[in-house]
Amino acid sequence: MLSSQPTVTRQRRKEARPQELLNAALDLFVEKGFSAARSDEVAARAGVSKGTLYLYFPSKEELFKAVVRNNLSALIAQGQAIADQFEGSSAELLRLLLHAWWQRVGDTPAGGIFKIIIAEVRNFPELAQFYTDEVVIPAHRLLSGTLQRGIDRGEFRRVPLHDATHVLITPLLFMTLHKHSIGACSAMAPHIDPVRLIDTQIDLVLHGLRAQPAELAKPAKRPLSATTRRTA
Amino acid sequence: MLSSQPTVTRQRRKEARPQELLNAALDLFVEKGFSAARSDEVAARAGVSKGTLYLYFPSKEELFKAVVRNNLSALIAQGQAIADQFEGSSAELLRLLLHAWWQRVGDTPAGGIFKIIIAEVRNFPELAQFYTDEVVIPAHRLLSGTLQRGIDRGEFRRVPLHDATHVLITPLLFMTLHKHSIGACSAMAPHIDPVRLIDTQIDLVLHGLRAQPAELAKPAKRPLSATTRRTA
Amino acid sequence: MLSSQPTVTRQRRKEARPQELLNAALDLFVEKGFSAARSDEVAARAGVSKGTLYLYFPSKEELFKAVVRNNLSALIAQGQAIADQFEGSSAELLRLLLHAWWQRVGDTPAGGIFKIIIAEVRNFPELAQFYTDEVVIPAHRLLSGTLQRGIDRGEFRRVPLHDATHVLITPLLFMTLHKHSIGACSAMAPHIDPVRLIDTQIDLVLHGLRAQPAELAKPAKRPLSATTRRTA
Amino acid sequence: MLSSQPTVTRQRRKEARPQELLNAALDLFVEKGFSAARSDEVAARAGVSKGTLYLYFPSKEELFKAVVRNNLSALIAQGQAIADQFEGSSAELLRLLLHAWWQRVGDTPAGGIFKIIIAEVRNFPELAQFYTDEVVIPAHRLLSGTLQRGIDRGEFRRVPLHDATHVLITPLLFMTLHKHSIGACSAMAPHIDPVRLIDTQIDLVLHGLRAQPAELAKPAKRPLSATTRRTA
DNA sequence: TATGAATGAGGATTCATTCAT
DNA sequence: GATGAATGAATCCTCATTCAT
Repeated sequence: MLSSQPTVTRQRRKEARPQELLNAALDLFVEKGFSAARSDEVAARAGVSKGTLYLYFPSKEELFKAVVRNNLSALIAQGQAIADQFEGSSAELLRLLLHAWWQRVGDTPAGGIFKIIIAEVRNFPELAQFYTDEVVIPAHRLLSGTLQRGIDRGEFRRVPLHDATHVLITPLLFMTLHKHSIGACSAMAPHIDPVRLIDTQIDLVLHGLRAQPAELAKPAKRPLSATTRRTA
Repeated sequence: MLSSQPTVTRQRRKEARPQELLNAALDLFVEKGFSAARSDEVAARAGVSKGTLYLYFPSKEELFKAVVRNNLSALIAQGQAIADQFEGSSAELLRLLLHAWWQRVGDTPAGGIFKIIIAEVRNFPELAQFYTDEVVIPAHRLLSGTLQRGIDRGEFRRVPLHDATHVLITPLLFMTLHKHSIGACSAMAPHIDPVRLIDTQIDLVLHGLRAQPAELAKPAKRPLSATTRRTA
Repeated sequence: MLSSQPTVTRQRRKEARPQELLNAALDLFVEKGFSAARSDEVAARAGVSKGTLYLYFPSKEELFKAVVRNNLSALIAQGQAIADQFEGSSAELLRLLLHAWWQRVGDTPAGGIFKIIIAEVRNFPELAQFYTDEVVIPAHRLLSGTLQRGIDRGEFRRVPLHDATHVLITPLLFMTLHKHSIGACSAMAPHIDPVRLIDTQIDLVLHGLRAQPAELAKPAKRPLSATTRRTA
Repeated sequence: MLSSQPTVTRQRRKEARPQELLNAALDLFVEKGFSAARSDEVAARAGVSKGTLYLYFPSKEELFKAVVRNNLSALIAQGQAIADQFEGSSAELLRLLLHAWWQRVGDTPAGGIFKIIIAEVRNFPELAQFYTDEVVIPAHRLLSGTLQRGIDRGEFRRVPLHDATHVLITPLLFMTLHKHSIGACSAMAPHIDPVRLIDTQIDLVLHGLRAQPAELAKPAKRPLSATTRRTA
């Protein structure tokens, strides 16, 4: 009757291995970069031997691709799902998406993947294609789709979709890059409060910088909330 | 006296060597990254032998630090000088600074240094301090000073200085990063037109995204250029 | 009694295992060589797991020795038996033996063992003795015995027995080696028709061996076949 | 004045390296086979470090190809040159070529290359093509050309050119294979006297090849010498 | 018995750095 | 000063063998 115990243990182990390895790999890749991370150390961090790593992933490059899929692909799909069923104002949706992005990606180890891509994609051309297909295009579609939604509903001006998307996501991406490069080296460089920055970013983009019109004077510093400015 | 001719030539050559090596190193480091760039190739590109490289720089790491010093320090001071003597509107100054940055840094090989820093600073910690002092802080001072100028002159709203600065510079930095990573890998990933993006960026930040007020109907001082409006 | 059915099946299976493994090993060893053949694949081809292989054979080397024993020992004895009871001319016997060798050894997977021996015996010295005793000496005895029979009966010239034996068997052995090496690599290298080559070989050797040169003018008992003459 | 000395030493060393490495590689490849030979050991045998080997040959496979070119290609060309300018009987030419082959190839370390090809070509398809082009085809052309010469001059019967060539060279090749496999493992297996075997081989084949059977009765056991049977 | 997950020694190749010339 | 031949530590990946289940 107890004989099932060991099988369960072994089984549980076997099923947990890939995720353990992926976690270890993500951490190490983010820390050192793809090339500089040694496969021995990935294995060691997951508590297994070098050989075991290759039991689950045929090469370091495939391991990296699995890390990307494991950490980014699903999240973008989730964001798309949120956007698809959202019923509030587009400004709200934008806020929601950017804050969600920060909480679930930018502020997690997964955010470090962007640094790796920036750093090494040029030396691994196959990864470039993979990353573009798997991450860049879906993520771009999500954000520009949201802008388009705002334009279609008369909430937003008719801005250049493409560039505006870039302007929208870039400060967040950069914050993540910063966190995993200079930001990781002691407490140098001006500190950034991510949540506040996202608000500033949305505020700037929505309201603009100009001092001018009357309307602008009134709203509170954090003017956006779920209940206000439904249709702007 | 006959011997002086060759000596002069050789002398000039000898004095030019370090700069030739630094140029070659910059190009190659940007192309491949610091770790992946081989010292043979740096030497080869500078037209000297591997041994000669080590005659001028005691190690690859020192060579890298020399490249950073050689390429970024002067540029920010130039920008600060422009700002200090500018007399037009702060919006104009902002436009001027961002476009100048793109022309003199972002769009030159020197812009590739940002990628290298992002990519590898964590593996070379002593570089972090140097880069923060030499680049991050002065550049931040320049931009936030310009925002402050606008606020002081009643041209801009009273936005969080720190974060707004970040929002301002980030799309440009990111464009540079993009150019040297995914952007360098064939025609994948959405193409970006730098000049148009800077305009969009300034337009968004100055005018905001909102469709609304009457003011928008009137042509703004610097309206979006014809190409910018086209998109949607 | 219901339990006996599965037991029998399992029993039969269990007894068949070693032979299935030996067959799989022979195929794979011939294909890739001893060292390059992976034990996983041997097991996989036999339809069992890697662990099971080691249940029956304590190491890859022992498996190899078992393969050699399993495939070559009986065949030479069969040839000897044929020779012992043969009553025709020695030329006919020679033809019979060489063609039989090709059909039963050279042209079967077992023929591939020669390649393995040639290739790797030097890295596995204990195999040399085994192979010499088990294969080389008995096979040599069979052929040189046949030559001796021809000489004793006045059918053949008195040639150096030892060397002539070598000359006799060598083209066939070589054909087998060829089949499993260069011959296995696409349609490169001149193609060889085995049966025709054996005829050519015997024709060449017999017309040199025959005691009565005069006889040559008359059509020989087994003249060259039409296809053989065609070439030139 | 003495400063030229060291340069000479260094220079001499550098020019000698490739050949030293090729010699070491040939020995080790023949001894262990291509796969089993470790590149460290090749280097060590040549008295240099692992890295130096890769300074001269970009990979183990290229090293092997260089070994083949260095040891076989030139020799075949020499044989062809001998044949092209030979003026004696074709029987003499055949004797000359086979004996030369044995002295310059079969009985030297270079002969071991055949073993390597037989053993491993199937695992290195690129080598198959290379070896076929570089060795098999030229060597085959040399021998079958000699047979054709004999036929054209009425010295030889009209035998199947292709197969007869095979029969001619095979015993010698096999002798070489034997020498580097079983023959290298103590003094087991029947010993073979190469020179005598070649004579037996030629004797057997010639007496089958000769156009005029009548003459056959007369000649001595070793009937061929440079001065006799000019035109057969 | 049978399995297959885990191991880790082993081997090809790279590249920063040294140093004799 | 220059050179570039030589070094050997470092790193990815393989695979025979073991052993818990």
